[in-house]
Amino acid sequence: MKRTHTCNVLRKADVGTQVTLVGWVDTLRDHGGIQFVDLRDRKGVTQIVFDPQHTAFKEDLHHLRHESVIEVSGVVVARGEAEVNAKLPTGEIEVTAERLVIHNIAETPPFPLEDEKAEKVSEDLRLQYRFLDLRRPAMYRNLEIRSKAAKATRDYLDGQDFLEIETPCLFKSTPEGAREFLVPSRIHPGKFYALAQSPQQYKQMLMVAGIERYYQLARCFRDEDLRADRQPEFTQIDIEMSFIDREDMYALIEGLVARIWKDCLGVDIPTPFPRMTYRDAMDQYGVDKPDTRFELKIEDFSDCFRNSQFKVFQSTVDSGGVVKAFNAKGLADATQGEMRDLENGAKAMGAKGLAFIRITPEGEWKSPILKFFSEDELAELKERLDIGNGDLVFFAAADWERACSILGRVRLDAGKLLQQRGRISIPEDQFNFLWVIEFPLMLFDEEAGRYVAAHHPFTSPVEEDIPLLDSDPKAVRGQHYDCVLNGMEIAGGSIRIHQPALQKKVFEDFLQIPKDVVEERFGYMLKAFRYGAPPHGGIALGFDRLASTLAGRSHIRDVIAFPKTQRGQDLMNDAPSPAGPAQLRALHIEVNEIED
RNA sequence: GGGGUGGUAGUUCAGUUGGUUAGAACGCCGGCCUGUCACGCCGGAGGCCGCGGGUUCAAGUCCCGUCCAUCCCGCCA
Repeated sequence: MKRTHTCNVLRKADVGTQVTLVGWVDTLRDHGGIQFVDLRDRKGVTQIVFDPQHTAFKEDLHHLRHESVIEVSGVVVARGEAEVNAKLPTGEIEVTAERLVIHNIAETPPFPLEDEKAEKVSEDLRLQYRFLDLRRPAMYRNLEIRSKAAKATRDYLDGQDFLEIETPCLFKSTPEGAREFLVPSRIHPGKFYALAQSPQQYKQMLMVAGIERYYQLARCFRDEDLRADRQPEFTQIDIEMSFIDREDMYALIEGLVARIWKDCLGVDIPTPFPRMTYRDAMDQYGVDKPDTRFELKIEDFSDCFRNSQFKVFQSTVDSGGVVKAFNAKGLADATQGEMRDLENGAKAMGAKGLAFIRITPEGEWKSPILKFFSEDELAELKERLDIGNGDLVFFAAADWERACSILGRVRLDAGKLLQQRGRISIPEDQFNFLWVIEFPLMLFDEEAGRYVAAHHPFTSPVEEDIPLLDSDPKAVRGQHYDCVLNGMEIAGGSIRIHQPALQKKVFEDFLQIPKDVVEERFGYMLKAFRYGAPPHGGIALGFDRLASTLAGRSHIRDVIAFPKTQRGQDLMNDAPSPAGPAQLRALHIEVNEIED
């Protein structure tokens, strides 16, 4: 070993010890005679003193630059009382250098590596020089907490008698669902693998295989547009169990999450988690992943406006829609710009405009639509929304789902504005886990003119709803569950179908996939289910999102060592890149040059 | 595919109603300095104002297009 200690272990008790440290030159303070180097490794920083009596260093040190890699041997000495640096854990000692080896002289980094400055540097530069970006202590901590979370996961699931099993990334193309990355086969001209969107079908086969308890930290691939919390390849904690019902799954995941939070943050998460139906989540919070750290709940006023003089509201209710409202308490001082942003948010969710009533601090109600409301309607609004001076009330009138989504979005945006004003608090270190349950099994897709699986086609219907399958498919609830944390979906899963007849019916009758296509894509699953399939269910947790939450980061790029940009590029190595003619020939692929 | 924000020195930013030679801080280079730890002091270099058009006597600034990054909608069974 080149070193005897890391840079964050030496203390006063070590004074007099002969040590060798290695690391990067964090800072260099040259006083002409005496010189100081803060030597940094992944654990911390130790001050090295180059005393002028060792004149041999003079020339070497002249070449030394920030971020160079050096090895120093010397003796640990106590600092004088005035020289103690209380900001450093190693601040009471320093190492007097007796020997210096320069392993690598660094060029000047293209951006500052001090955490607080680097946080502001444009991300494309940081991604281009990811090897420098990751050198920063803050980035190291992000990767460290991710590693801890992975270990906590394995420890917990191992303790629950699970088997960790790897499944193939090279899978078969299944056009239902997310867009896939295709991988050409060299051996089979014109045929392709697809990178697995998730190990879903494999893990169900493992259940038929009698594994009973499977998990995997699975890499998944989806060729969809990116977001702050979405990368083309990402990691799931993928779990599947046999002979369980939903309650077993809730208990398992609550235990897993509690273990991860305990091991990574030392925080105790209370269990069991509250549960909320999909219907209630949409009605009250306007999303299927509610952030319950603040209230501003949405209320339904359809009945109130059913016979209203305000035609916009009245006709919406008349044609089967709803009128909903919520009170952004204390936001009457929203600026014109903020109101415009709120309205744009609403429009993004399909609103035509955003109706509101502003109540001045003096108690005067102001709104372009106020004149259309009757006394009774105003009274009901005032009472049910607890309207007071300085409040701001928003309305949405549309079909149920859209009206909920519009106000759900406005609620989140208004929440942020109120937080900025210090009128509500949405603490980062408060962890509101909950289960969202009783999702519809199927949704009618207007565009496709058929039903589509709300979750995926393997989700089992709620038993007592099975009779409704033929009469009222929309009303059938799936045995699907989402685990939500502070407005983020962190896990989703379901109890699966394990009877071949029911699975076939879902494919053919509801999803209207042609018989031959079902056979081609899912034939092996239906076959497997005929050979003794146990009842089973599973779940997948978005591991990157978990890690980013644990690390207190708002996007998952910071907990992924080498993430891709929003356009799917790796700026460090320029992937994706063109393939050469020989390579393409071997894969039986011809590339059409696309003009314009 | 659509919308928002941003792109000026190595980095982070400023840049007035369009008007002399485009600035600051940090970093970098040279010099001085024996107790600093955001060391200090003196001096210096460094710019395709993302790119391409256009308007204008004159464009970092206005217009059009485009590229890149990022956030959101669509999409993510």
